[in-house]
Amino acid sequence: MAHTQRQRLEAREEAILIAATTLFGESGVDGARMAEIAKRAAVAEGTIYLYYKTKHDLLEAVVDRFWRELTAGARQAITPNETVSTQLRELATYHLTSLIDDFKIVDITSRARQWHSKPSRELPQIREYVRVFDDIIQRGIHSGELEASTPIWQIRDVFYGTLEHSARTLVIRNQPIDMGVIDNLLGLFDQYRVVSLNDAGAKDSKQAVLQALENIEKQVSRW
Amino acid sequence: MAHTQRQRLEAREEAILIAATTLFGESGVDGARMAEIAKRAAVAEGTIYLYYKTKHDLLEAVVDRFWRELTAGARQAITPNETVSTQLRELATYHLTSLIDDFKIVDITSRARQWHSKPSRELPQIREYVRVFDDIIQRGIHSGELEASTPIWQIRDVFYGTLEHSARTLVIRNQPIDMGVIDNLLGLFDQYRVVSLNDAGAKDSKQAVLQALENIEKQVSRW
DNA sequence: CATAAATAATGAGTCATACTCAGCAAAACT
DNA sequence: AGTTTTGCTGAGTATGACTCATTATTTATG
Repeated sequence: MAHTQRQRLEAREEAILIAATTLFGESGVDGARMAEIAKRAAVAEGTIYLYYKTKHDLLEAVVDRFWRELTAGARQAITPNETVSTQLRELATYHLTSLIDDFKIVDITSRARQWHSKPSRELPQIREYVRVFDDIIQRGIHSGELEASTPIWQIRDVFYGTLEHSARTLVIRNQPIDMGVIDNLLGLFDQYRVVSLNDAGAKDSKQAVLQALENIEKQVSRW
Repeated sequence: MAHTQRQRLEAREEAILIAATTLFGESGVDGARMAEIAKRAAVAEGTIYLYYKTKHDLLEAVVDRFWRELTAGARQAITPNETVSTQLRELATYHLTSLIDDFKIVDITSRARQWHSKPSRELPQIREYVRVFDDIIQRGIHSGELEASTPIWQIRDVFYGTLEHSARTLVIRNQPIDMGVIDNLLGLFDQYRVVSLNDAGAKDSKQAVLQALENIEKQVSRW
């Protein structure tokens, strides 16, 4: 049957991919031997090359798969009709947790970007992953919750850059996940929130103004 | 003379290091052949191994040297008695510029952290580099310009994480340095500034309060 | 169902390259 | 000048990614 056969091929490809993922994680890219991957996937060494042209190709597939799954997980982690602020917190938490859990693979991602001399390429699957963030921000801008003057890519770089760096810091120091990182980051993001004083400013009762002042002070000095 | 001889040895070691730096940059770590490095350094292939035990060792030395020089440059780039805000801007500008200029080496840095299965280590020279930032922040906290409630490492991760990510974005897209990145980042850092309403709050003239309100609004909505 | 054609899998062999080491050269002592 | 010590060399070795002729399995055909 054509159908069964095709499934068998896909199962094999999957087995190779999983074996490679595990071994890359255990031994690093250079430490992982193709022979060992083949052994763990229960295929001959030559068989790998029927599915992946080179070791680097295999690495790319591993990384691609990882980010694809991460994207699915991120979408899942976000509550649909929540506020931008809440969604960002959900995404940040998910992202930081995942980076720490699978740090080995994250670390290996940079290897997939490098192919000898060729400059770093943007991996397609990471581009897709990043879109999860962009969608939240876009929605926030559209609904008027966020201001639109800062280019999205800059905001995104703050978000992902900080989380990646923090994940590395935590892993290197063998520390557990620290939610302070996320509080801090989201606190910074408050600056992108549209804060208008129109509501409070319209009232001319001194009391109201002072109240507004107090609220703002809290917000400003929260960090 | 012992002295001359020692200089000769150091010159050789330096030649190897420079040749390696160039070639790693040109061809990537995997693309660079030890034979070619030897040729460019005008030594025999075996000679390299008298100075560096393995290719990975050589890579580490290259990376270490790069960050050492970056540290020196960063210290240079900072005006001694300026405000924290100005110094941070100087450092951010220097950092972003350097990352973009020498992106190839920066990219290779992650390779030096990975030694087969062993988890990412903190490279000593990067730790030193990071201290440049810490010193500025410490001074700011000490002088009362900055609040001290957020752990420094978190602030640092925002700073370096964002700049590294932005550098990658710019390089991958072939865009020139964009100072907007730095404006944005430093704007976020305003949240770490100590903002007290005591001055304005003490006066009970409605006018003064409104003035304070206005100032704050400007600050909050600047971004 | 037998046979042929097409497709997939195998693993011993090839080849590129990081690394070694026996021998040689230069420098430093005496 | 001779002896020892230190540094350099590049042909040779070992390793591991990759190939390909052969074998096995699946599909197509009468």
